[in-house]
Amino acid sequence: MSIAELSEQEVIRRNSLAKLRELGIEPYPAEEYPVNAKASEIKANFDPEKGNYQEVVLAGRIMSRRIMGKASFAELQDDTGRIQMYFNRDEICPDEDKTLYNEVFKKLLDIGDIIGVKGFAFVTQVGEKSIHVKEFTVLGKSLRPLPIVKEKEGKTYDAFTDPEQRYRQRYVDLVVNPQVKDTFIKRTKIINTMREMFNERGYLEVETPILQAIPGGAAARPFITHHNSLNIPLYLRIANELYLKRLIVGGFDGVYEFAKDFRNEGMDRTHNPEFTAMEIYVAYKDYKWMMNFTEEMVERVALALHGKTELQVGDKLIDFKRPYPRVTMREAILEHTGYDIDGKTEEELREICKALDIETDPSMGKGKLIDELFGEKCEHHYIQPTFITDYPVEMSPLTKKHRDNPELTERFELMVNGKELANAYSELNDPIDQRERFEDQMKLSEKGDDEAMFIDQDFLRSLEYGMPPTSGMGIGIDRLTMFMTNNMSIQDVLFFPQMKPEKKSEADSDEKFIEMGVPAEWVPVVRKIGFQKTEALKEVKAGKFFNDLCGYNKKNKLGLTNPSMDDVKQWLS
RNA sequence: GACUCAGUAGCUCAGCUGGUAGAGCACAUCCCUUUUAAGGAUGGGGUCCUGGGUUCGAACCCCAGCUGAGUCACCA
Repeated sequence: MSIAELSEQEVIRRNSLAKLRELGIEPYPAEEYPVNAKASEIKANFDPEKGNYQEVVLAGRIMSRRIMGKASFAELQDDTGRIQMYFNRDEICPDEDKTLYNEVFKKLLDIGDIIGVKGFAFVTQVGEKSIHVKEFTVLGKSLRPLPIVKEKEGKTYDAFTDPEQRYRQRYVDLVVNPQVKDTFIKRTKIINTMREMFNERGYLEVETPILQAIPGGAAARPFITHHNSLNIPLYLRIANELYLKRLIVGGFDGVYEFAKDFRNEGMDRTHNPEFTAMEIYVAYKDYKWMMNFTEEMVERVALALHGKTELQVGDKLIDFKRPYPRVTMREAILEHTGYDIDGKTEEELREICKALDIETDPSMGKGKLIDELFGEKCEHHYIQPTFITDYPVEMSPLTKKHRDNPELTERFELMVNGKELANAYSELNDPIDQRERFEDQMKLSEKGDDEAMFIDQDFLRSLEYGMPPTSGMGIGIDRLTMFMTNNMSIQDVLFFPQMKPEKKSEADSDEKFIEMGVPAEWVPVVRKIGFQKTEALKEVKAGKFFNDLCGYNKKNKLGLTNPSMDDVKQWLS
């Protein structure tokens, strides 16, 4: 990287780095730095009466500085928060040589640098708990300026808000936006709470294949890849359901997995191509049991995070206190449209859709039509957590038929804020029925549904050995986190959401430009007017290039002697 | 994929009807020993997203593109 591409502030920091080394200070030391206290801990527990925290060692990033002659204040941010530090020249430098304070601290350190400090806790006259620094160590020099966010009385100034930069450079987002860090701490706490609950009950956390020869367990377009030595296509899993059920066949009575799944579909506020689902399967249970289990889990997560069940989600107040209402799909449609779908034929359902202004197409079967009715007219009404139960059989090829009605299945979805949060069944364990359902999916696929499920023969074989009655549930961890942390976009609950690749402009070295005849003093100008590669110069018109060069020289008062038109032609030839 | 909005200094953003590009923070030099989104003085910093067009003249108007955000559609 040549100096010409660096901003002024980056050049200054690189110079500071060199000066530190000249002074014999290693800006990236190797040794361990043994910390014995954290910022938030001291702020919470320091008591001048008790005189505790009188020999503390902290480490973190400098986030602000206020230099006032012989004394200075700075804020240190560690992984628990920020604490103010007080530096006094004559304490940092007890001898005649004041370099460490005047040069190193005041000039060579910058906001963003990582340092370690030793000192004692005290309270300033203004009443802020601070660290009186006796000694500091440079632990990591920062060469890029951080965005500076300031805050007073809850008001934030100059916030770092550009979504693109926040997502692409999440590390910066995390450093300067503390609430972002909090979201991700909560995300982990959600997962830990669930894991705790499952383990208490003796369920086994397992891992199943991400690379699958047959992408099963859901209806979605997969990502495809290729295994070289087997010379076969492999798919990134869209779900792990069929593998977890194989484990139930194998004799585990409770298995669960927090699984990264991958779907090759659109991206928006609630969809990322890779996302996390938790699936759990428990033998000898049915979907009614699973509803109880699910609401207990969700309530427990809310309590673990917030100590209460009522949470603000966008402009809604949502109460996760159990029990949640159970509403069958038929009741839901009846309530919100006035139509009773019970016993209706495909034609009649199509008529109902037409009457309600819902678009249909001929490939839609009964199940799909009912699903549309629900999706269009009902779903968004369920703001408070609600179980919608008893889905049509066509939409649920892995679900056991309803004990009272063979057109329905024993399935529920948990709706929150008008969105699906969890999905669960009494699992279909009749291998003959399962085979027929897969065959129906094949027919759908022939009708043009490119997301109908593949037939997984090995999965069918496993069912033929016998699977106990089982209930399974899947829940979107990203969406759950969105609800629990009041974030409206999935990008805010993923550390590194999928983005379009950043355009990276490669640059040729100065030498390559000089080789083709450009005088060294003109190379930075050539770069500034937009040519980073010598290749690109071959295509430019000499006249325009000449004008741009001289124009830039004049505009920026560089005082270079303009080349002649012939010179420029020579460079380009 | 359609539509709407946005892109100006490291960050947040002004920039009128087209006429020499601005502020705050950050940065640099200086003053100040308990300050606190510190203050004061001085200074440096810009491919106004890119490429065309209109014009004597474009950050601004027109066209095309790139990137992002939002809404919708598709998709669970």
